[in-house]
Amino acid sequence: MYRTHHCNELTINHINQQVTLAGWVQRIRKLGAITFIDLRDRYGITQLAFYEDADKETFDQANQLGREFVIQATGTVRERASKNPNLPTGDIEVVPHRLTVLNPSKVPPFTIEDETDGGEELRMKYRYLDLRRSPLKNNLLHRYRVGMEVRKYLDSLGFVDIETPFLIKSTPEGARDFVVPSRMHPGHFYALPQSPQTFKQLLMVAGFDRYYQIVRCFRDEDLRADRQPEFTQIDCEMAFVEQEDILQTFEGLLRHLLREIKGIDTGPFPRISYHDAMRLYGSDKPDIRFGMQFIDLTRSAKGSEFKVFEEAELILAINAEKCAHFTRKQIDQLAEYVKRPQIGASGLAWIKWDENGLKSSFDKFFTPEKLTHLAHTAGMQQGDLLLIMAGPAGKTRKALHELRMHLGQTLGLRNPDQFAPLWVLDFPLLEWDEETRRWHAMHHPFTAPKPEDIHLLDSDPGSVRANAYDLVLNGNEIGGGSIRIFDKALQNKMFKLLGFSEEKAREQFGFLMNAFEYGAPPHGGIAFGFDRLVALLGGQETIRDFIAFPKNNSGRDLMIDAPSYIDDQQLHELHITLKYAQ
RNA sequence: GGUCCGGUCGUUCAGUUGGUUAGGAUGCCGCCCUGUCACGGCGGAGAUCGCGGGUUCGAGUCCCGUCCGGACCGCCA
Repeated sequence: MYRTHHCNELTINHINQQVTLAGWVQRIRKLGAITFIDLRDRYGITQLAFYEDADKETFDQANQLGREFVIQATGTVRERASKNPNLPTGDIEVVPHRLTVLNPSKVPPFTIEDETDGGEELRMKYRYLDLRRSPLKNNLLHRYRVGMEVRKYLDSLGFVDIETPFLIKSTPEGARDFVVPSRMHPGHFYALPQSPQTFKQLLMVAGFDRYYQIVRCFRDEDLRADRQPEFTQIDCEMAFVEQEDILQTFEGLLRHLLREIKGIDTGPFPRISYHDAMRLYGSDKPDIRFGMQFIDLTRSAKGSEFKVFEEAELILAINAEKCAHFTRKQIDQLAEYVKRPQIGASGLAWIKWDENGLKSSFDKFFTPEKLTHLAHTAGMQQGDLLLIMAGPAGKTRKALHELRMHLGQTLGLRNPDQFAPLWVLDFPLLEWDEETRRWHAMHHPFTAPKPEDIHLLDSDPGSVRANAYDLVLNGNEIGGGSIRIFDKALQNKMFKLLGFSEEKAREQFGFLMNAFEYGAPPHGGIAFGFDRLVALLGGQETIRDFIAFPKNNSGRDLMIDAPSYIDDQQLHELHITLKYAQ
C-alpha cells in the first residue's frame, strides 16, 4: 500500500499518528534549517516539514526534490506552530522520517497553479499537466457529478440506458459526416453518428418506451468556443407521449440538476413561441436574464424625411434603461459594434432622454412633438437611452439581437450565477434554403408537423409549425427535440417535400420506413448538449475546459497530434488512393 | 470560404517616430535564511524576436507571402 491517507484528510484528530502519504511536490519552501513541501494529490494538499536538526538525512533528501516529483513520505502528524486557515489540513503537518522518490519529474513547461502562467496552446499540448490544476480538475469532477445526477433522475423515471452503434451509415441531411472507410467492403464507408436519432426511434418501435444515453456524437463542421467535432449528448426518447409529457419530464430534469448542483429552485419554466421569441428578442434562444425586449416602431417612426426609417421594412428598438448618461463616444462604439462585418448593420439611431430633455440622432428630421410621441410609444422614462435599428426584417432582428446581447454583457446583466431557463415552442417545420433552392427540415426530417397545420403542407409549407421545442438556458440552446412522425405515409410526404426521390428515401431511410410498417408507437424525444449544460452549470460558456481531452480551434488534438497521415500500407488495405501527395 | 486579434528568454507580457547592451514578472540554477504557506534576501544563466522574401545605411518594429494559435461570420437538420 502506497499510502494510509490522502492529502486532504489529516486534521488535528490525527496528531502523533504515523502516516504515509503519496503525491506530487506542489511547492518547496526552504527556510534554512527547515524545508516545507506542499504535497498534492487529487484530494488536496498536506504540508510536509523537514528539520535539519532532527533528521539531517531526510532533510537533505527533501532538498533534492523538484516540482512535480512523485514522492512517498512516511512520518508523524504534528500540530503546526503556525496554522494556515486557508487549508483544510492547515492545522497539521507531517514530519517524515522516510522519503521515497517514486518518480522524478522534468521541470513542467508551465506552473501547476490555479492561475497558471501557461498559454492555451501549451496547456493543450500538455493537457495531462493542465488537468492537474484545480480549476480543470474541478471542472471534470463537476462534469461527472452532473452526469450522475442525470442518470439518477432518468433512472428514477424508468429510463433505460441502451448503447447504439458508432459505425453507421452516412445520410445527406444535416451536418457533414465524419466518415470511416471499410476495409472489407472496398469503396464503402461507415459514418459516425451525428446523433443516435434513428436508432432511438427504432428502440421505440422495439417497445423500450423510455430510452436514454449519454453518448458521443460527431459532426464535421467548424469549431467554436461552445462547439467540438465530437461532443456529448444526453439523448432521450419516449413512447406513448405527447409534447406536454416530454416538456414536463425534461423540465423536471433541468430543475433536478439546478437543485442538486446549484441549490437553486427556478420554479416552472416560462414558454414562448418561436414566433414571439423572434419578435421580442430576434433570436430563437433568448437570454431572459434581462429585459430589453424589442419594441416595434415600424408604424410610429414613419412619416418624416428620414430616409433610413421611411425605406425600412422594419424599425425596432431596445430601451437601455438608465443609460442616458452614455457619452457620444460610447454610443458611437455601439454603432461600430453593430456595423462590424459579422453583424453587418448599416447604422444605429438613438433617442436619449436626460435632464436636458430628449435628444436623438435624427433630430433634424423630427419635430420635438414627434420625437416626444415616439419616445412615449417606446415606453421611455427619463434617464433612458433608446437604440433603434431599421432595415430588412431578418437582418434588423439579428443585428438588434446582437446589440441586445452585447449591451447585456457590458452592463453586467448576464450574471453566470443566475439561471433563466425557458422553452421555445412551435418551431417552423421547414426553412427555405436559398442556396440549394429547396426546403430543409429545421429540426430534422422525422419531426411531426402540428396536426392542425398538416393541411398547409402542400399549399404553404413555410408556415407549417412543428411539434418541436428547444430548452434555452441563459441564451444558449441546451436541448432540443420533437414529436416524431410515426406514420409511414406522412414520413414519405416529408421526404418528398425535402426533395428526396422515393428511391433515395428508401435507400437512406428504408430501414425506418420498414419499421414503421410493424406497429410504431407514437413517440418523441429530446437531446441535450451535455458539454454546454455542464459548462453553463459551471458558470462558463467555453466547453473546452469541461472536456478532458478537447480539440483546438481547428479540430486538432495538439497533444497526440491528430489528425495525422497514415502509412501507405493502411491506405492500401482500405483501398484508398490519395489525390494529393503528402 | 471569409473577418479580426496574436506569435519576443522555459512561461507570460513590455518594447515609443525604424538606430536599445532587446526589458519586467514568473520559472530555473547557486548562496544565505528555524515557521513558511504566492516565504524572504543576494547573485547567475537563459532570446536565430514563428518562418521566407522585400524596403532601408540600418528591421522585433514598415511591406508582401506563409505557418501556427485564439475569437467570430458562413456552416452546425
